[in-house]
Amino acid sequence: MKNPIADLNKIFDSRIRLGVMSMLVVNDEIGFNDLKQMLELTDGNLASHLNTLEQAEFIKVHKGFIGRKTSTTYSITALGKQAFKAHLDALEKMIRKL
Amino acid sequence: MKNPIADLNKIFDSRIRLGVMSMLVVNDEIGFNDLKQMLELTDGNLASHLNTLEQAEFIKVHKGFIGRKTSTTYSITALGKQAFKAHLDALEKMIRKL
DNA sequence: TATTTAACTTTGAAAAACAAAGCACTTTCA
DNA sequence: TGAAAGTGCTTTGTTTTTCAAAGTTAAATA
Repeated sequence: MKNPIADLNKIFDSRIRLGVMSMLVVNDEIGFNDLKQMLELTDGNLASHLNTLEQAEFIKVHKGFIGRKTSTTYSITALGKQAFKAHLDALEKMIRKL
Repeated sequence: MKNPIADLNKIFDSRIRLGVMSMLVVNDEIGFNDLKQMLELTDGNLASHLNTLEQAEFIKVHKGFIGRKTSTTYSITALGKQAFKAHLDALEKMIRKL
């Protein structure tokens, strides 16, 4: 038999990064503050997890404006979509013995 | 909208504990060494994760013998089954927007 | 008797998570 | 106009978690 956890992506071990990705899969763009409120995080904590996802090139940042107010939004990349899907597949394979 | 990660169980954030549980859901009993080999872990690492699961009363230990050789096996408890299912449900709810 | 195996525990180091504070900039409010 | 508040971070430092390695006890085997 094969190691059932070997195909899980380390980056998605974190519930927060998992949450961010799951939100970005269904929303084209989400703002920093929306993420912060949805996931109930402090600025610093969210920012560092977003940074991890960005380093991995799983998400992309868009710095723009709403009117004249700065607004930072995030979206998922093709690579991110793929990696997330692979992770979910691995998860499913692991537990679909149920 | 509701925080999508709030219902995930902290104990199952760990891929190792997730792996142990997923194996114990389908196998009535698994030995220490089998788990160790399947998940490719060192003794100490596995033992400490098993300990966490035991503290939570999600698994039960059985110390027995095979012939005269000691043999420790683990099985899932009713509480563990329930908690694991709840976690999977939360995961599914989170990602089944896909 | 010496070595090996099983199943740990202990120790200590490295990594990760996190909150809080600070910061630069802008906008809104009194 | 000046003060307060919001946005999106970065920095700092603490706490938590993870993990490997080594030590341990007891039994089995060579």
